[in-house]
Amino acid sequence: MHIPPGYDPSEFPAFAVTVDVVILTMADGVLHVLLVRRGQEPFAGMWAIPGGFKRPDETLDEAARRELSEETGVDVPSLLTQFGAYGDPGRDPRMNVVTVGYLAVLREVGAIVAGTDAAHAALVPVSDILAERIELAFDHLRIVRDAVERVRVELELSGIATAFVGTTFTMAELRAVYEAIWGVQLDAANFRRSLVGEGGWVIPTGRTAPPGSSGGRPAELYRAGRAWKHGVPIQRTRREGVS
Amino acid sequence: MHIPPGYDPSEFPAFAVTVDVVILTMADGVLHVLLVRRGQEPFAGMWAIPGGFKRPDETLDEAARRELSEETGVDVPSLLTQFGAYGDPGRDPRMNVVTVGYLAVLREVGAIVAGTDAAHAALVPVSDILAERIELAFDHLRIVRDAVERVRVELELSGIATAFVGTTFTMAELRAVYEAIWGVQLDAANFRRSLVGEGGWVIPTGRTAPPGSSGGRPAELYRAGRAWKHGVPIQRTRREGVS
DNA sequence: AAGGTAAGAGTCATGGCGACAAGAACGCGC
DNA sequence: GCGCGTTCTTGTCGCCATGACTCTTACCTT
Repeated sequence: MHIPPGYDPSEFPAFAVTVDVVILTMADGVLHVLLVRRGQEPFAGMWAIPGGFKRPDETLDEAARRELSEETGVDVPSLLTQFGAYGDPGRDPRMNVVTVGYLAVLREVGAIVAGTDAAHAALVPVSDILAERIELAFDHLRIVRDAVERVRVELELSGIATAFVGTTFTMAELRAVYEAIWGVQLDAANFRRSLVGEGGWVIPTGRTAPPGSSGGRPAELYRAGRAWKHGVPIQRTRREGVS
Repeated sequence: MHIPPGYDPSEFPAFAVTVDVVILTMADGVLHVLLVRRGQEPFAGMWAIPGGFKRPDETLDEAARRELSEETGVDVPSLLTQFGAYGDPGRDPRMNVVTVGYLAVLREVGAIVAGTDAAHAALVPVSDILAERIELAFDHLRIVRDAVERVRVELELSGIATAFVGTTFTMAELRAVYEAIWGVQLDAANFRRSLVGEGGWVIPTGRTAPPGSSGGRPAELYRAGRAWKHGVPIQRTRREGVS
């Protein structure tokens, strides 16, 4: 921090600092984001991502964790990462606000949202946000966009895919995460080979999952191995994609 | 932004918001960072990365560009990206300060630094910072660490390598960027093949560069192609590395 | 019991890339 | 000017990752 000569440290421009949390989860094979409905002006009645003021006695990470907990009751998310700061003048019509965006990944919010007032919180497909079928308060559209882009990149170079699934999972579930986030179609057999063979990516638990209603062979259940952080089990393909 | 009921919007905790810029450049085949010496307390006389207060009427990006320009005179950096926000309580002993970190890449700062007072600004190898051979003010060590990690990742998934070299460059120069930032040894022949063949990564200008003092065949000069943004010319190898 | 479905296992061919070798184009010293 | 060292460039070889495809296994429903 460089203070120009003659600058009185007590005369700095004052800002409010908030933390906004983009809460992502998988539901019905589609990436969803948790939105809350604003009660106050400005943008009253509009959908927004949850957030709140940072307190002087907590870190940004702590503030994000607190906001997440207040909003969902979840204390230990699968992932909670900062991805950007936003401070455009006028982004809050009332005052100067700089917000820090956090990306949270949860395994199961369905029950949480169901418990809340449906008019207050909702799980919305991110595609609806990105296609601007749902309008968001403030510059939250941009923030959600950045968060989704971040999770795509993060998925490419550190295996956060397991953050979206349960502690044990099937290959199809894990593959669905990649397919939903990258918008690609992956070959089930090749996907399996990449993760099982000699990597330590996934560890088979002896158990199997019951097949779906449409039948089929029961899938084996795996749990996450230790090789995820740094190292990529599967490469983001440049050609295979559809949609 | 979620305001709890009964919360007076005018009674938010006030913060100072600053922008700190980690200015990176290549010199002598080594990654360097630009440091300035602090004139005021706290941390007077210590090395720090340049930065300053964000103004209410400018965006964070604009503030970063302004600080960069004030400190180096450079108006168009090769790269200027935000990479993180820092708001730990007590990180500035005077007051509550949240700073937003920016990463700037310049091609040539040697002349700039030489023009400035040597006691005021210096180009320091990042290895000296990371090894804590040089102590930095505030939490700037952490900020520099994050910036370097960011540039490593950025190099992996968007070709910012050309940001470090001139508008025309040799293969050896470009390869040196990868080697310095990733700390690996790359085969010259294979590196060349990856960039030249069928990619549009680099475009040969007919000219050649004069050989160095140790002789050798003169290198061809290239300029950056259009394929850099999104797409990777060369993969960060997991095994080949040394140091 | 038969047919449908999904997961797991196996095969094959291509291509990307690391390793290595050889050739080309300079400066330098004698 | 002739070798020699150095550096850049071109070429070759072989392995392995991976995309495409087929087949088998194990469950479901009717």
